[in-house]
Formats: sequence, structure tokens, C-alpha cells
Amino acid sequence: MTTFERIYEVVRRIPYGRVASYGQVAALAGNPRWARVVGYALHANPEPGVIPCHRVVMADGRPAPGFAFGGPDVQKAMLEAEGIRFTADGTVDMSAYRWQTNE
DNA sequence: GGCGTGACTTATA
DNA sequence: ATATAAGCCACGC
Repeated sequence: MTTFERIYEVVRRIPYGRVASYGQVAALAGNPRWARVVGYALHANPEPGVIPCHRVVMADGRPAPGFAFGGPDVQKAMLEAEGIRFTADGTVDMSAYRWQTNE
């Protein structure tokens, strides 16, 4: 099980209608410093459709700048389809939709 | 094995 | 409050 695999598993663990930040996924994967690795891992995205990268957002709740599905607009649409509401700033309400883990 | 880059995060000015 | 700097790990050459 490599770091990437762990990251993918964590991302797949993100429940429907919930979002997690890169740092959050990294922390759940094992180390909070894998934030960049998480981004790299999702960039590789070896299993599109299986890994809900659209549920992974920045710490601010904003969609990634170089989203692979077609653009941040697509990600926003997908999240909205899951019942996630965006603020006027185009960011996700992390205070309400952030994937609250068991810690 | 070493250097540079990257979908990030946190800290300081 | 925003802008800039440093740190982190993994992949590619």
C-alpha cells in the first residue's frame, strides 16, 4: 500500500454530499504534510469515476485551480448535484459541508 | 540517487 | 484583511 493508494482510499471514503480539504485527506491518509502529494495523487487520478476528486477542495473550500474534469465550474456543478451549496464567493461552506471525521 | 516541479498548508510581514 | 515565503512528500528525468 503506497501513499497514493492510501490517499485514494481516503478520497473514496468521502461520503456523499460532503467535501474534504487536501490537508484533511492528507491527515486522514496518515500525514498532514501530504497536502501536495494529495494534489499530485488526484492529478494522476488513475481511477476516474471511482475517486470523487470533485469532493476534494482547498482549505478555503474553493475548487482546485487545475481541475481535470473540465474546470472548476464542472466540479461546482457536481458538488451542487450532491446537495452542497456554494457561497457567493464560489466557495463551499466548509463549516457545514466539511467531511467531519471521527478523529 | 539527486534536482526540480506540483490540484497544498501554515506562518510571517 | 491580503501578499509573500518556507516546508512538506512523491513522481519524473
